[in-house]
Amino acid sequence: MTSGRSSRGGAPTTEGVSRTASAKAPERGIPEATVARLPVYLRALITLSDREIATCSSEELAAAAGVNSAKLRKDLSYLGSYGTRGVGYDVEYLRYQIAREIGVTQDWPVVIVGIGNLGHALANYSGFSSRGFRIVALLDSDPARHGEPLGDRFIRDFADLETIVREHDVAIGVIATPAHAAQDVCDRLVACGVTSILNFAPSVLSVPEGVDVRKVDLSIELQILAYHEQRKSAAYDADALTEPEIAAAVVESA
Amino acid sequence: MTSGRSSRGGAPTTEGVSRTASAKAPERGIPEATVARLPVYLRALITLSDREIATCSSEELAAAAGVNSAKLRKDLSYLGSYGTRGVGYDVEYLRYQIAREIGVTQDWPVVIVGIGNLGHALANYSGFSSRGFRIVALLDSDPARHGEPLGDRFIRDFADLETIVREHDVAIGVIATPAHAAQDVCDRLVACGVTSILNFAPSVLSVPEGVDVRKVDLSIELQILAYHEQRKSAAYDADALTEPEIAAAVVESA
DNA sequence: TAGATTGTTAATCGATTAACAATC
DNA sequence: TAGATTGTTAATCGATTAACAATC
Repeated sequence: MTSGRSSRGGAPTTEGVSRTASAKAPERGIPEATVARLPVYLRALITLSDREIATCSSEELAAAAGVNSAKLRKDLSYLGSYGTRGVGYDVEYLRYQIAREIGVTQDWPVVIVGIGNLGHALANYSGFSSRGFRIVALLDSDPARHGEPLGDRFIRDFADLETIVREHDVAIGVIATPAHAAQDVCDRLVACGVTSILNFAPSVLSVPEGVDVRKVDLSIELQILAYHEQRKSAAYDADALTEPEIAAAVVESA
Repeated sequence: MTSGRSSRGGAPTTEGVSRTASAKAPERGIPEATVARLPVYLRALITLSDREIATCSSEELAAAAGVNSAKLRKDLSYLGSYGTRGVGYDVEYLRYQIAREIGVTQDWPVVIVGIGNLGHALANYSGFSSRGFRIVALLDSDPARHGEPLGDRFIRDFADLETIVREHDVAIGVIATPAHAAQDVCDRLVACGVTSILNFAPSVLSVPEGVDVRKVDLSIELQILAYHEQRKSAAYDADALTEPEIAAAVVESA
């Protein structure tokens, strides 16, 4: 079955057609690296907005976002020309434009599957709701957990998935189950019409064409840090030394 | 002050010196993209190992890791030649070599700061301890939480940070506080000698040269999914159409 | 030897960055 | 007009990938 996703799409408009067909830059195909930074810029703009800063330069916004300003300007140029030369960017205007581009000006119903420790943390995470993500169900296959209150919802049976997805037109699912259950849960989500999955389980999911999976793996992040940490600690290991350092080390150990 | 990190480094050895100085490939400077995938390969190898599979081809391992096999072989080539042409890789041997390269054959004492929902989840996460990460302290600045048992530890005062870091020679810290506290916590960690930080707070941290920060941001991952989801839903939006699709849409709406 | 599979090459692709012309 | 800052260009850098020679 397919989900009711079509309700999100608009009908083709003449403006749209002429814009796409025009000789002007197509505004399409934003690079993945840029897409991944747009939410970072959005967050930085929200911070500036909260401080009631009306205008900022690319230099200031880049600093707030933790990137270099050339990269920021290049990224923004894929969206359009939303700045004013000699002046900078209007914080509210740019904030809206980026939010619209990402899609967080609309409402995204989300289901979370697997309500262990991590699922609890996700259910209580305020960063979701503040960005258009609305948790419509917390699902777990363990009957002992059904009915348990969590945030402003109750934990429900994973068997209710299809009903819930259809009822709320859910496009995004979050998997926070143990690794061994993740692929099954994923298959069920996909079968119900969910086409975007955020996977916290430490397993590789296989999905059909057209379904996006993003993975967050806590232990992998820590291992990447360990790799670099090991090399810092190894500053006195000869393996890691540059020629002059070797000379110094050899003298030292003599 | 500096931490006691030096205890981790070995003394320079003649083998080490000659290896570095030799004409052979330096084995150094593994690309970041490769480093980020090594833990993924390690996990895949552990899975194969658990299934008592002794040998695998690059094709098989790549499938288990969710990457293409050319990329896998290229990545492994930075570590050395651990495979056998015509045969494949010995699972246990490659597993050990990758673990050693990442640094997870050693013990990494870790502190977690900020024991809210997420901190609880992290404290209970089994994926850490199974990869050499040992949680030596759970710290929170809220006195009401001090002494609360969690996993096999008790929540302690953040003020004890320096003592703990020195005592256990902690190099890695995890920040799971609210955004407004993150930079302060980060500064304190750095001041104690922590040189690797995993940041779950939604804020940009500034750290001195030599300190690594990695960021995990749940809401950003979800926003990236939303961006792509929006474009899927917009399949009937003229903006997103290619030339032939525009023609079709125009006909359809006529 | 024949078949299989690695390790490496080289071409391609995408991302980053500095520099600066355009323009407020 | 002079100063500031964007948006864009072009050069550089790094990552990916297919293809295949090396070799088990």
